[in-house]
Amino acid sequence: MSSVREQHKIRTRRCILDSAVKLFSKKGFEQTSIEELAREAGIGKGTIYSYFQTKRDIVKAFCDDQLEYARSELAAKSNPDTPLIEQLMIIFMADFNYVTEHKEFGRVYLHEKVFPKDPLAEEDFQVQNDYFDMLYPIYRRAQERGELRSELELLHIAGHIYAIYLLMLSCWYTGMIPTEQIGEAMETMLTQTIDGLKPQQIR
Amino acid sequence: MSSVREQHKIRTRRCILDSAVKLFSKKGFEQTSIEELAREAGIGKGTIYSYFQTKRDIVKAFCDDQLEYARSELAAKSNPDTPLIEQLMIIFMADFNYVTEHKEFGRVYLHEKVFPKDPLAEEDFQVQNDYFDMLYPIYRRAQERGELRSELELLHIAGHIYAIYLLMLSCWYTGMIPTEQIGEAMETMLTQTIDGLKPQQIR
DNA sequence: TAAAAAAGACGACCGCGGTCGATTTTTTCT
DNA sequence: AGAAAAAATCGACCGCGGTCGTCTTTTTTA
Repeated sequence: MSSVREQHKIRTRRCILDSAVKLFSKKGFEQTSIEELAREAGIGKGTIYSYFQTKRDIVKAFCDDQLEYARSELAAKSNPDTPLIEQLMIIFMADFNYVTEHKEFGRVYLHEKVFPKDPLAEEDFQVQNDYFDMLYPIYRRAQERGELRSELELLHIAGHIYAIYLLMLSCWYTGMIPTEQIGEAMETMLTQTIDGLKPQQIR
Repeated sequence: MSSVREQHKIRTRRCILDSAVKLFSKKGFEQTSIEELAREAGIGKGTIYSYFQTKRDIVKAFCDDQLEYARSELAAKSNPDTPLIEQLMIIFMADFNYVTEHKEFGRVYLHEKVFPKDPLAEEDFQVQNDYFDMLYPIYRRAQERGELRSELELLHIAGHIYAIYLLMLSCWYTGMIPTEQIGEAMETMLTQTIDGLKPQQIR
């Protein structure tokens, strides 16, 4: 078993990602050159391209990792029996806080994932599916509790709520809503959304 | 009055945009170099940069123009008293058809407008505001007809529906929903949305 | 209408993302 | 252990987006 090599590769990969986080956060994605990144990581420029296919892929790898980690964290601490709005606020605000702390990463990632140049590959869908897999049980439980109409398809519920989340991100990136007000706006919009998806009743 | 100069500048600008439409559509945005574009337009490379600040700005200028045109077209032919879902489908499917015909333009434009690198400038907001100004009366009428709850703020209604439209665009760009099915999906999601925003009643 | 001033057009040049073949390092084979 | 094979590293190189000083064209001035 080629352990020396494997270990070394893993260390180098981590080192590239760490350097990327440092530099992209400090100077911005476009303003950081690959050569600079290579220098920071203490390797040659070409080497980076044997770990990542493009500059954007560095961001993608980092975000996919983080997203997976965040998912597991949330799955652990979430309580599926609290009101839906509370659960969603915890999940989406966690995501959002992550984005505000890594604005450049989030932006490049969103470009790549939301409006990609080419249709997403199988592997990219997997990340998205995993995300939805986490949310589906939450929505199903909410249906069972009568918080959401049970005749609605989970896919449509998930899509609808995801759309609102995307909108909030966009409002933040465009500067339409400042950071401090995002929580409030998110709650308003999510409440309005859930309200529209719940079973009808006399008010 | 410097008419010769002015006329010439207008002609050149048009020529650049026409060449851009031709080449970006044929070969893609990234795959078309500025030099190539300059050659097609019959001018020097540097000249392009006295008309547009960046390559992306060429796309932005084209799309802003088109959007304004599309808006005026729709305003003329839309009937504010037909059911809301019908009006929205006409508006959003017109937009969507435009995007499918100019995929590259739409993609770059969306990157720029939805998740921009820097907060949008005053001028960019204007385009967005104009768009909303077109929609507000439609929603207000729908409220008056009792199709939407009258206690909801127009901004929230507009945002909510816009979010769904963005989602549909994303689903198309990611390849999650093929072109032929977008109409159906859009109608499903918009119906679900409007349904949630209408006054409560016994079913 | 000729000279001065202003505006525009231009392409050599710069730094960057990404490629590729040469070189070094590690593993496998005998 | 030594040779052959495989894998990883590297930086010179390429084409591109974007800049800038120079040259050309148009407008203004007298």
